[in-house]
Amino acid sequence: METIEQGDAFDPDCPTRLVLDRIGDRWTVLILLTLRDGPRRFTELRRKVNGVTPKVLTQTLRAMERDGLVTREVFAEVPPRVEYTLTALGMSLQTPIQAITDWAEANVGKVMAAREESLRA
Amino acid sequence: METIEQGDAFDPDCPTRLVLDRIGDRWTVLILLTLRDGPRRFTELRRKVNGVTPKVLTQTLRAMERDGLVTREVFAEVPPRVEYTLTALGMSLQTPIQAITDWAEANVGKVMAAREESLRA
DNA sequence: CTGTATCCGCTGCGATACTG
DNA sequence: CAGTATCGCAGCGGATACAG
Repeated sequence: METIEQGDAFDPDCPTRLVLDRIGDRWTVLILLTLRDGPRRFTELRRKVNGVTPKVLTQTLRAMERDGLVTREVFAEVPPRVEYTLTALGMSLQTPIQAITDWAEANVGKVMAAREESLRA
Repeated sequence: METIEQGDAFDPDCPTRLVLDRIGDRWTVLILLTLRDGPRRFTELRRKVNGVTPKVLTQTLRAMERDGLVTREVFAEVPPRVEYTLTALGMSLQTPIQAITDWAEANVGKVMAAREESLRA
């Protein structure tokens, strides 16, 4: 167990890459944000997460479940009800995710400005 | 201009999505981390960022340049030298990025454990 | 050294339809 | 309501070769 210099993210098998790949996909972060305030049902997620298809939503949720970020609870009712809830691990991801989204909202103006600029160059 | 509830990231045209898409790609974050400690040359990046091809490295750097995250400086020398440097904007992205990578290194064990667990279920 | 040019495979994501 | 089943494609990223 040696100290890591500044990030072993450069190894394809490293932890950072693992997480990066997960938040890199189109929907995980959005679902994380939606689940922050409490459990949500499948259809609630589908509505809130604008435009995701059921197939992809299921895929993403299953992946998150496998990684221990959410739990899936099925209620034996008619009509069926399924609730997705953030685990403690999923909760703990909120903080760094929030840091990113905060940065985004604070700096998107500069990014757009830089983009405009490069167009006129 | 109204206050936004918890995140407008759900709009495909929103700022958060913009940034999410950018850090979602395979190399941007790695380059950001590599550039943290100072300017780097093309080949240095290529070596440090394990296994990226020149085409993709150029693509990524160009995109980062357009978005105002890095500057590209060409030195009229033989052999040619090109240095990439983080802008203030790029620098400011370090903090949230770091939050993510820190989380990753701290929690990758739990994620892996959850994965193992789901395999045996 | 710092790229560009071409080709191509993979897979993430979407559209649509159907089921317990 | 909460998914599954198929089909399809567009685009990212990789391999390889070449150029200024």
